[in-house]
Amino acid sequence: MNLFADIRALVVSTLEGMARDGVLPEGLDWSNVAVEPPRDAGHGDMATNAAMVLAKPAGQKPRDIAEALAGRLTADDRVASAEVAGPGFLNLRLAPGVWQGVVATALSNPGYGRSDMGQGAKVNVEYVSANPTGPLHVGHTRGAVFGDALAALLEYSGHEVTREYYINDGGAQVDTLARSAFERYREACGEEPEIAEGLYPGDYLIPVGEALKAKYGTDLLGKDEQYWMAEVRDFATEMMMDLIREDLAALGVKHDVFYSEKSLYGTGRIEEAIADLQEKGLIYKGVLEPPKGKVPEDWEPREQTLFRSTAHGDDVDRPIMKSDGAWTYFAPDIAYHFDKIERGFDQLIDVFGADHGGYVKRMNAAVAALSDGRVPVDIKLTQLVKLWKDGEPFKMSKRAGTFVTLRDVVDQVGPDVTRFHMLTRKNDAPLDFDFDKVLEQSKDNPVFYVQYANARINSVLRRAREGGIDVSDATLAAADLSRLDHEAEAKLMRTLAEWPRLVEIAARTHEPHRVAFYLYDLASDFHALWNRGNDEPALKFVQEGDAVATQAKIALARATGVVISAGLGILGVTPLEEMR
RNA sequence: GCACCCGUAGCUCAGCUGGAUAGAGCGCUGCCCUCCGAAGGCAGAGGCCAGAGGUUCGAAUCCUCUCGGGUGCGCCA
Repeated sequence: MNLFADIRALVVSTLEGMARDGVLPEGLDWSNVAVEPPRDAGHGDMATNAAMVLAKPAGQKPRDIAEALAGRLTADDRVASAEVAGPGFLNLRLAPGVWQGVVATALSNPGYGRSDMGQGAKVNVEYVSANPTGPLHVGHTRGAVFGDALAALLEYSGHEVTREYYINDGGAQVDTLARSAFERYREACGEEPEIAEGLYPGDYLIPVGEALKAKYGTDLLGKDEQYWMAEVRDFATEMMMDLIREDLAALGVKHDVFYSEKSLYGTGRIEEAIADLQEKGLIYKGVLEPPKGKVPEDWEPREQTLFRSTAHGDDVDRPIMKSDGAWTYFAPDIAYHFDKIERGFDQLIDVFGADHGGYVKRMNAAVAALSDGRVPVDIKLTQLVKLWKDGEPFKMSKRAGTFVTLRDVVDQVGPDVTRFHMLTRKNDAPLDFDFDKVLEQSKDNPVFYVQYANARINSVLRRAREGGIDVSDATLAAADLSRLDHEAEAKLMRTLAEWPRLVEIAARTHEPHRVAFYLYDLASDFHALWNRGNDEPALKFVQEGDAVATQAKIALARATGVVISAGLGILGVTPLEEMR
């Protein structure tokens, strides 16, 4: 149920009636007709642009159309008044019962806000996909939270979602991992490790070395790299993935599929994908121009196998094979996306760090080419997270040992605070993460403010219950909601009415942060009403000696709680019942 | 040099498939606070939406250019 969609349907059917009666020409296109909340509440409850949008195609003056539409709309019970304003806006005021009905709906329908917009479309959301060479850091945390919330949001709006992690276990970095782990193995065997330049120095590999010793004893000592490389690499990669999965679990993130890059090699999958592009005439051998303005020191012309990504909007064609005949990283990426397409997804979403911005066009091109433009891919980039501690920027450095991992963050502030805060910025805007501020209990901390509203709601429910009042959802939904007749209460009900619409906008734009911002607004409206109760006793939620009024007001509070819980659920945040 | 992202109040940022007088928090100013949870409340000041053109009945939003900031740019993933 979406009140705005309902009223829009009413407007459109009224317009159709006007066309039937010859007031408007036949065959007009209603698709641009919108019904929205006005920016200024003084303009009424909802506004429609119908008259302005239709004026030109209908060959009539906007105000004339608006007048005629207004007259017909007020015939509907839900519309209390309709007045023409400005250049041809039609401002609608809805009957109080309409808003009160929102409260009843939220209480009687556990899925209030859910949408079938997606119509069961299969969407693959790939996120995190960090190299399996070490623990996740803060940057990954943002991508993890964003991807997870986006996936939940899409599910909530009627999509069938697969959460996926691409394991980069096929490139040179896992060889480096193996060599680094081998040094830790030697260390575990009592030898002096040599962490050469370019190897991973982190302590997190010490347990890997010990585990290798437990498995192989001293058998690998002094052996040539070629002897142990494959086994140590697989062993270390597996341990790193276990570590990563634990980190993600601590944050409450769980993927459905972990897809191995390595599994694409030697199985013909890459060749298959490339063959598909070959058939489409998009693979050729050629020499790329050097990048202008900033020529690499060791640049020399080389013939390479190239993907004609320029045919699908890229700036230059991209190499898929190195000069030594091995695939570039891009080739398995192509094969991986080919695989997703073959698995029948209607839509692909990739969540990358902003430093991968340069790959957006080529991935778009690859997916467009492989799917013949049928499968849209949306690549979302998450910007950097800037850490603050004790009022100062916190510089991360692997060497200085001040490298902040996902685990550090979650252990210090908890998964709920971490998740909510990571969504208080648009994905493509940089984010400040201040270890002290995110735990601050004040109005300027959205995490706290939203949770506090929920705690207050539960507090008031508890009080009513202690007063012997039945506050079950069924009873509240059937309460005499006409008692919610104050403007301050109407404000909160209007915000509640926007929830289903907001879910659809957020899902359509792939922007889960909108949910976080909405929850903050909703919490603000609730707190404002609560505070007014201090000045005007008639606005208190618990009305001593008046069970009927109390039930109506508690119904409003509870409906707010239902939406807060649903919203937090999408963000993966647990609502707090109490915060004393 | 090219590409992508960004530029909105003193600061940090929202802003709905283009909609009316551009919003929030912090900071600032003034008033209030023995009251369901004051870990505050109300009100006010503060804007050439970086700049210039264009499309449109209508532009912070779409297009072009300029300026400023970030990121990336063959044989790394």
